[in-house]
Amino acid sequence: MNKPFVINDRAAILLKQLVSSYIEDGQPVGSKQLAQDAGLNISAATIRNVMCSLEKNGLVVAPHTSAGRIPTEQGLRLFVDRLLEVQPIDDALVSKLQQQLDPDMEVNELINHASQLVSQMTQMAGIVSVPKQAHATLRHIEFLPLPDKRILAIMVTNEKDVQNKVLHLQREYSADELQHAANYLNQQFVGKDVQQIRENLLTDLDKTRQDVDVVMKTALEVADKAWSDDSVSSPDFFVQGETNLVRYNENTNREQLQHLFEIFERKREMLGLFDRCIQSEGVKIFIGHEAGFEGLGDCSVITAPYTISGNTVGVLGVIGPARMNYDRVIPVVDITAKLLGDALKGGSIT
Amino acid sequence: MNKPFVINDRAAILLKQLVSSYIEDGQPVGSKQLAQDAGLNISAATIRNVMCSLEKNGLVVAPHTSAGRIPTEQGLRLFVDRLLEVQPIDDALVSKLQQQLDPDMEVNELINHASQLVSQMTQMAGIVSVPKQAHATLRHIEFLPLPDKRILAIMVTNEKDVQNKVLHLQREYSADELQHAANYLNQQFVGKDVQQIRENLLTDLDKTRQDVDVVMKTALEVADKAWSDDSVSSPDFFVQGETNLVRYNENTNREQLQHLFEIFERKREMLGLFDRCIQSEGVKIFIGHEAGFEGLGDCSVITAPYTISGNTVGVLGVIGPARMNYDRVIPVVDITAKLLGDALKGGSIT
DNA sequence: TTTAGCACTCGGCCTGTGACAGTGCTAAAC
DNA sequence: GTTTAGCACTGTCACAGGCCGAGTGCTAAA
Repeated sequence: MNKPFVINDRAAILLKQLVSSYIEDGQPVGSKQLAQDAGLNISAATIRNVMCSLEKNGLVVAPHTSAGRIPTEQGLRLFVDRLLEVQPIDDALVSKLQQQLDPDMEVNELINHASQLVSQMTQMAGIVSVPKQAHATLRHIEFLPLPDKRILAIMVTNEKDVQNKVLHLQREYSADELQHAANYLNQQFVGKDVQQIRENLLTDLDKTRQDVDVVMKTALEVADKAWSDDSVSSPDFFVQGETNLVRYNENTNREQLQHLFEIFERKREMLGLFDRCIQSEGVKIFIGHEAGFEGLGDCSVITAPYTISGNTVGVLGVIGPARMNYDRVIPVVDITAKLLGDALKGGSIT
Repeated sequence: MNKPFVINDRAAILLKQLVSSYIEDGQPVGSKQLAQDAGLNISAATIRNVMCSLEKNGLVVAPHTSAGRIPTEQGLRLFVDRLLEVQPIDDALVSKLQQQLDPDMEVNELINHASQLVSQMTQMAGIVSVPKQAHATLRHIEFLPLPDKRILAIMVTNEKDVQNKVLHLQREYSADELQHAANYLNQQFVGKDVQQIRENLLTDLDKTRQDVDVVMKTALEVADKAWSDDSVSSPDFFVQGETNLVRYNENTNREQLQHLFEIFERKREMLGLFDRCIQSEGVKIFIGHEAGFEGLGDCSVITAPYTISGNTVGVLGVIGPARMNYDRVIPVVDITAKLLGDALKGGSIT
């Protein structure tokens, strides 16, 4: 099954034309129409012969005896792998996108915006995973007292990402105490990797258990709490424009549509797919079941990882019908991912 | 048209039963079925007579000659106004909700969560408008220098809401300068109303144009920029679960569905509706076209304002099919709005 | 005022039919 | 050997006709 099909030039041209027609209007393509459009000066009968062999190879199927052919998933796969010519991207569009992705925006806002942009441009659903904060460095930390033994911790990383969290503590702390604690942490740890700081803190807490001045104890206690588990557990994805999918698949009934949306709500399932993408470079394309989960029957997923200074930190993608305009969508995903990376890098010292 | 219909007891019971049946399965209700379900010991023929007069009053219609009746918008309106008995809310549910709406969460997170909760519970679309920050008081302000004449401004209001923004300035400022500026602002304005501060600043800027020490000038300049227009322009609504709407209206075709979703994307249009709700107390119900915009044909909107210490600051609501379980949905919206208000108040000094 | 009975109407379902599109196959032509 | 024209075949779609059942409005009797 996995052997590379030997497909001669003429068959390739015909398959390409067939896929294009199918993408255009979603209808099965007949031999006559193909004869006209392909511009090969061969008769419909000849094309029927070619179609026969393509069908034997599993690249096209006929929904029923007297319908034209539509490409199979393998046919589409071959199309995007070997026959597709992606359209060059418009420079005007690039600079327009660049404007939209303002490096001064908050990280989450930026991600959300990117997802929205890619959804608007492709008229499909846009998905962007939030960037891994693996190598975030601490810029500044601050604590404000609240009533009822609570404090508000504000943490600035990488110069742009501001996180804040309410912490419940054992006792009341005065503004002064908190100020000192913050000062201590800032002096000690600014510019260091957040992960590393957390590890250091844990050992420090043990080491200095007996003899510490109050300031340091407070600092460590509070900071440890601020960094514990769930402070990073914001939503894993930003999805935008999933409602665009209603407009496609005119033959899809409500149940399928509903099933599709349920997949979006259980975002977890997409995690696996996106994890696979984050490791490889460049645009990846999943056609139909290649995406790995049922219910996405006639859908394709196109993804591209985005990087900050060379490190891949997240994945941007779109989900749409399998019969999408790959030549238009692929460069859009590609360039948006690049620009998103640039914008994210924009505010940070590298 | 607007006169209150005189509707006798029996007719009321029948209308109530009819609406209930219709809400249950969405099918037109015939006289025979109604005779069984209403428990009135009257024959189908009698019911037909009653139906006739209800139809004359515009409370029910028959989709075609030999179908049963379905309630009109006016029929539903009369039902919710006079016949509906809302179910008492389950205490267990209340405390479960209360847990979910943790006062320590960020404001936006809280709003989003509320919208999600209400959507899950009702299996419809949940909408929550972000609270007006009209009476926010300044808690703390801070500036961090960034490269390229930029600074990061962090502003804490009402003890919970942390806003941050990147500002482009005329020249580089040192960390010290910024520290002094922040100190000045904190000393001067902490505890004051944000709106008021902004007004003060504007006049101050004029008054002290000639002779100012650099600190104050910086402070005012930066702060003014931080508060200028768009710093408050986060999204106006959080919508969740709009995809739930796919499951209803089995007779609705794709186009209507698409149209409905387009309304969601142009959130602006909902603004008017929500503005109307924010002024009145308690749960409001809009049936069909009462909501005021086309495309929401067979939908109803249920809203309730939520308050912080007695001041209405936003509106929470759901959108679903007109044939929704009003008795179940209304208390859910009501209680969630109350709890949301409580949670928002939770962290702030009042 | 209520009820039983009856004629009537209309949507849903099945069936049959004809038009149509596109196929596979075969035999002739290049 | 490859290409093409011709032909029979097969399935979809749209439309019309017929039947059934559900539910109605009306009338006359209880």
